[in-house]
Amino acid sequence: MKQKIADIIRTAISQLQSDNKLPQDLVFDVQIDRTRDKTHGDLASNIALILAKPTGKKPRDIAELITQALPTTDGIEQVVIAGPGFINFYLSEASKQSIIANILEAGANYGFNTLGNQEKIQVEFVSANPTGPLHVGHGRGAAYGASGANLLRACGYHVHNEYYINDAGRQMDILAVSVWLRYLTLCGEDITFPSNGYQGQYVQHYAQQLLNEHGKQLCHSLTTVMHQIPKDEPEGGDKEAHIDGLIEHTKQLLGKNYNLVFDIGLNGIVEDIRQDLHEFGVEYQSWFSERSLTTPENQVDHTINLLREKGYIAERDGALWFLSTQFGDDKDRVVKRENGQTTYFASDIAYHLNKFQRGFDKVINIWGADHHGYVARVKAALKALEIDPNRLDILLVQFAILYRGAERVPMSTRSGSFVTLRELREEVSNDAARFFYVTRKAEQHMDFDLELAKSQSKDNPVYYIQYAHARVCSILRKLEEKELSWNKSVGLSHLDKLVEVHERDLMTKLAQYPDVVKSAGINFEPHLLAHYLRELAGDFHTYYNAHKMLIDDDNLRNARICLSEAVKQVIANGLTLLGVSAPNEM
RNA sequence: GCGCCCGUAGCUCAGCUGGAUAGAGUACCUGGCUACGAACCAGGCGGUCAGAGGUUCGAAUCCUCUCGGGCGCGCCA
Repeated sequence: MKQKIADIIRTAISQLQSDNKLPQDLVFDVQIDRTRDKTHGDLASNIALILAKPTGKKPRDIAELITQALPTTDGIEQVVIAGPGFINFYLSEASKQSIIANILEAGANYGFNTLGNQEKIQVEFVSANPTGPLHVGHGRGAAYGASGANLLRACGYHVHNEYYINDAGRQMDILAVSVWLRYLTLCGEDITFPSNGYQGQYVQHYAQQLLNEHGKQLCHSLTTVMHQIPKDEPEGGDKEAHIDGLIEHTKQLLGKNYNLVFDIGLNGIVEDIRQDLHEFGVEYQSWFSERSLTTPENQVDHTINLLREKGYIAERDGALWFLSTQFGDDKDRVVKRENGQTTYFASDIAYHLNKFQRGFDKVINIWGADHHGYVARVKAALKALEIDPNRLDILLVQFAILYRGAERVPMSTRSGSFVTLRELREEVSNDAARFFYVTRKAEQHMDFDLELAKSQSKDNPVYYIQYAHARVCSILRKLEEKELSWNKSVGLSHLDKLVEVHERDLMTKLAQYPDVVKSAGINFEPHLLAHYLRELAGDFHTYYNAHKMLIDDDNLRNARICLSEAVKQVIANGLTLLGVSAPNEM
């Protein structure tokens, strides 16, 4: 309908131009908005206000001209000029009522569009380091990314979800050493755990698994292990030097068996994360290993060479630098250290190159806000590689600051003191967690009070929405009990009976759904959908309390149930996109 | 010091890319179940959109500055 109105306005304007009532050389964009206030009609255009300046005419006069020139159009009942020069359109009842048939016809596909034209988009999200279980902070990225990806699919994009596993680098070695040291304790050695090691309970679990699978064959004595290792911080030493010493020594002592230890931690944690996200309704098309960038073929070195050939690599202080300042970054970045090892950033360049080589038209990265300083250098790398940086969107999700009551809860994987996503899900349910995470836009900092989340889980708006859905289902159940029936076609042919204000409001709201999906999808803003569903459910509850459905008048009853079914369908469609269930009863 | 994000009702947050009188939830107050589900509904209270300038027909929204909060600024990942 919006499109239709925009078209007739354009027609009217060009008519006026050929009649010399408006200048020929107008550049304008016809924009049709839903009105906030229904006394302003259903749809409105500000075109007259926009044309006021270029034409030198008064907005209301232009509105008058346009209105006169508008062809009569099916579905539009009235056109009124209002306020400073808005043109308000009032839709006919039949036009509004037709939405119900559309919804029941389209069913689960209602609200989808083909805007994306099956363009290939990769969405990479969560990608937490596999050094421990996911915590509630990761949950936000998971819910946001998954819902946003669903919305893009609903907008006709071909979407590929990916998790980037940072399974290379020092952090992983620290994890391996942590597991091994716990294992040594199980072997009976009196180990003082490094202050910089991973102290979480889960590490003990993998240590036990190591013992179960390999017995004590990987044991070494305390004195052997600690031989010539720099002192830890509590003993007056340096914790970084201490842990690095331990890593090197562990690799020496274990030789090939180091990989056994490494893999037991890595695989265990990745599997745990995968399971956790799966239970949270978050699915990936691929899990991309950072290590796969170096074996069997070293794509990281290859990428550095590529940049070198283009002249964007310089050697300074024994290290190799990518000259990212040539592409707008603050400073140049090291890609290969003095010790010959490539940096995480080097892997990341190779990874992003790899993404585009896989044929994605666009790539969306969802990062925690603490990585914002990283955006410029990745985009710089793309420019250097002659990939349009606009094909990469980096969306930053602000942190969830955790509180338990008034007290702030620290979140550190290293110290092992954090609330896991799994704990949260178990306490407040998947539905409540999924919904809560996406009720705020990503840039908004989020205060997450665990006490409140638990105590108020019943007050989570998600139940309010689900309740509306369950209520409609209940109507159909009651219908059978009363030995009445719902005849869809009878209902659809008597939609003109739906004349109550609440019914019209509901139809107006239902008609907005496709726009919400479009806007939420294209802008990657699932919160828009969450808020819309809250409003729709509210309108339905209001209607339900004001009018009865199970009445004797066959035509009206069938029409009302059609309307209710349409509400149910839209709620189900919306909740599905948000990864939330739509229960028939609760 | 430099950079990114945020600041809207007591609290938690929306505000449709610049539109008409700034909205929800929650908290608090008042009403509504022998009714198709009260996990609901109706009504009330609650605002200097952090502050000050600017842009224009029109600003919570865009620009500048100030204040306040969060987060970054490694040859870590």
